[in-house]
Amino acid sequence: MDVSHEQTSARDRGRQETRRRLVASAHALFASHPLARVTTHDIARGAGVAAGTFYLHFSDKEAVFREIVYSAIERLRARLQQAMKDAPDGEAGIRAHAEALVSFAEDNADLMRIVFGRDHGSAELESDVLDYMAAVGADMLRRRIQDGHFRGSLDPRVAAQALTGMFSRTVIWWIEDPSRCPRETLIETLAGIQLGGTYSD
Amino acid sequence: MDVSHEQTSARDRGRQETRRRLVASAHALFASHPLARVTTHDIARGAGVAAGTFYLHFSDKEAVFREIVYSAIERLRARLQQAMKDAPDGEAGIRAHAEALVSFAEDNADLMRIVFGRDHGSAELESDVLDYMAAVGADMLRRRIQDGHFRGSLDPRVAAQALTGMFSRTVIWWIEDPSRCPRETLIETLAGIQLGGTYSD
Amino acid sequence: MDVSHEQTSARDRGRQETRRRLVASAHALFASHPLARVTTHDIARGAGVAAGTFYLHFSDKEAVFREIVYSAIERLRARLQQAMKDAPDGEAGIRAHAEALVSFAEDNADLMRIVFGRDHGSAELESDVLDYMAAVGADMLRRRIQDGHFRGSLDPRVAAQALTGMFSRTVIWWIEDPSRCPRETLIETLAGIQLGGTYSD
Amino acid sequence: MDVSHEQTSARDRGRQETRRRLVASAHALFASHPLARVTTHDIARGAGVAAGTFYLHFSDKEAVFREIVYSAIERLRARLQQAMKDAPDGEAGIRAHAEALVSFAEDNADLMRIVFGRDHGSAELESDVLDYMAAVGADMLRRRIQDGHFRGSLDPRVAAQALTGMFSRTVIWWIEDPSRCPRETLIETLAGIQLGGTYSD
DNA sequence: CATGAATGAGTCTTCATTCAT
DNA sequence: GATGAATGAAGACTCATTCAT
Repeated sequence: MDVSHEQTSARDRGRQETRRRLVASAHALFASHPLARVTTHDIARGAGVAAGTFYLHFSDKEAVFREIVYSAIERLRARLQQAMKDAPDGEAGIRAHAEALVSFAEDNADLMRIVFGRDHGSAELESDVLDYMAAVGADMLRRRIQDGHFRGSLDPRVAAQALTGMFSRTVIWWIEDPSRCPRETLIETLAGIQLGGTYSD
Repeated sequence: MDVSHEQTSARDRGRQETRRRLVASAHALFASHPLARVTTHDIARGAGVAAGTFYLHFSDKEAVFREIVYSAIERLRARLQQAMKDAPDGEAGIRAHAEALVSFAEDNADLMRIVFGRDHGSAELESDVLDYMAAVGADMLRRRIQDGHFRGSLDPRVAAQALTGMFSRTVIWWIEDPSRCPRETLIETLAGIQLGGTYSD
Repeated sequence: MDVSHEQTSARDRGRQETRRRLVASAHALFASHPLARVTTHDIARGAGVAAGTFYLHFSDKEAVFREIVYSAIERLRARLQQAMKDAPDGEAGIRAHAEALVSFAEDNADLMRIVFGRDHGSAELESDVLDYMAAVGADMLRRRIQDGHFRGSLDPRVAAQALTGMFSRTVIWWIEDPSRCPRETLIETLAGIQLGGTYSD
Repeated sequence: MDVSHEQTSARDRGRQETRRRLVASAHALFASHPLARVTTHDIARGAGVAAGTFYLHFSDKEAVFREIVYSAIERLRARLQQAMKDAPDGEAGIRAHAEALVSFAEDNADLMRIVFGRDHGSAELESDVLDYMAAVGADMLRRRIQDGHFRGSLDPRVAAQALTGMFSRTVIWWIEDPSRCPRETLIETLAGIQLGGTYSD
């Protein structure tokens, strides 16, 4: 019966719970409001805690924001890589990648809006996020280069940026109103552009 | 200092001139600071007018911002359409389009940062701008569909979004540091993706 | 009939009046409360203006404080120097100096509390004020050294600090409750210590 | 980190030891920061205890401060009186007093800054401290009056204030940077002023 | 038309203090 | 006794906007 241990655990559990509630509250708010329009008081209120409590868990507004964004892109990255790894060949990998992206977006619509939506209000974070995503894209391309599946006439760094922009914009547009097109159409078009471009003779 | 001098100057300047100066001042400020960090006082000071004068010409901060953004995308749209119209055939049109985009970006780096950079701080505007650009992209695709140069397996609305994202992200990335790659490489890759995708067997 | 000139003047007069009221309000508050206990809102309210108006005239709380303190010690310094200059000889100068100090304190009790009272809340300012006062004291001593009226066995810099501390503390004590002793007693003792110390064989 | 370890340590330490550590921590912090800039959390952290523990030992921040200050001036008072008591005659007593003051200041530079420095942030305490010091000074003068060594033309209460101000200011100035003058010069000047003032015909 | 002083709501952030464990 | 998470009042400072001149 280590009472002090029990106490600490219980307290720690409480602390983590509070933190979790703050993140959840921030998550909900950021999904529908730009960073600048969300106040730390709003976040605290949404979590059912006092204003000052926010600062026991985060140094400032951007800190929660960063946490949400980084955890989201990390999960997305993992999902995309897994999808490609599991694919039998390159072409299937591209389709699997597009499929995973759309699935993730469906399951995490709010997060997609937060991560890829504009209005972050934080230029540095913005840069970091897109650089990271481009790096993920570059990963994909590197793999194809190894397999001889990357079109040699293209510059891989530019292509990585291009694909990043293409994915993020398309997903944001679709998430806004999924009735805009069937998910299969979205996937097929994203994969199709990679496989053959948009032009035909 | 000499307030009456300023007054007289501003008065002499004329209404349109004052407005022009306000836009120019805002333009300069937005190029390097997110909307939220630019104050109406800053804009007025940069234009050499009093704080209140701003409100004689614009209803609020977003109004100038909108004006700058819309005029920029309108000029960009015109340039892109002209480039395509002048091209002898579809493939040349795609290259000309990419070339015009990059040229415009080079000539209007500040504007590109304002229009396509994140951190706008205005979600509605953001949406509008990208929708408009996508519409421009759709234009291009429609033309190709007419000419039988659009790959039938793709959805044109999705493709328009994809190209919009691809163009804006790539250009922003390159403008940030044009030494990242030669402009020809940029153009060739943007055109190449449209012409054949990124994948090769 | 230069209307714009009239306008500007009127406005300027208003601005200066507002500033004056802010200083007066701050003066009154600082006289009875330490810097830390006075808020910019208090100052603004006391001046009958809105909270934000304070910042149109001062960069922060310390700025008004500094202004009050510096203007006070400057006036005191001038008064002390004048008194000494007018005195026929050194000994009379010392008495005149003490007399001027006490007179000034009587006329500006609040200021004395603000300037020499503790609790400034601003270490740098504190240092500056006392250094300045010590410099004024050093001035007095330098004059005496020239006249051969400074006791050679003493270090002038130390003596300047000693006199500064002696004057400020004594005056603060007396101002707190002038009935503690007749003003003549105060003057006579301050002068007496300088003229012959406190010890007698 | 290991909270239960901390808990146990603090528990083992015993109440008095915890209190001692809190005082020591506060002492160190007050030496270099004004009262307002030191938080109870800082003090607790410095003592290696939890924030709430502070309130088990002191009613508030000023309480520790008071304790430190009063214990310091009590020790100083004892030292000064001892020095004077041990002196063979009045003049030697004055020198011994000055010597003891400077020695104490050297050995307790932090305390001197805390006790005599400004920026206490506590007006009442401030007054108390100086009144007490003046009372100590009055003690010294009373002794001299008994011995017939006090200059009759001076008011002893005023002189006590004057000496208090002189000592505290001079010592603070010197402690700030002891290279400003040799300790002997400091002692000699402090004693010299008491023995013969600053003026010579 | 232009001016620019004034407004005051809105936010962030700090920190003394409490109290359940 | 000790812990430390939570509280919430308080205060500094900003800035879009108004309006008398």
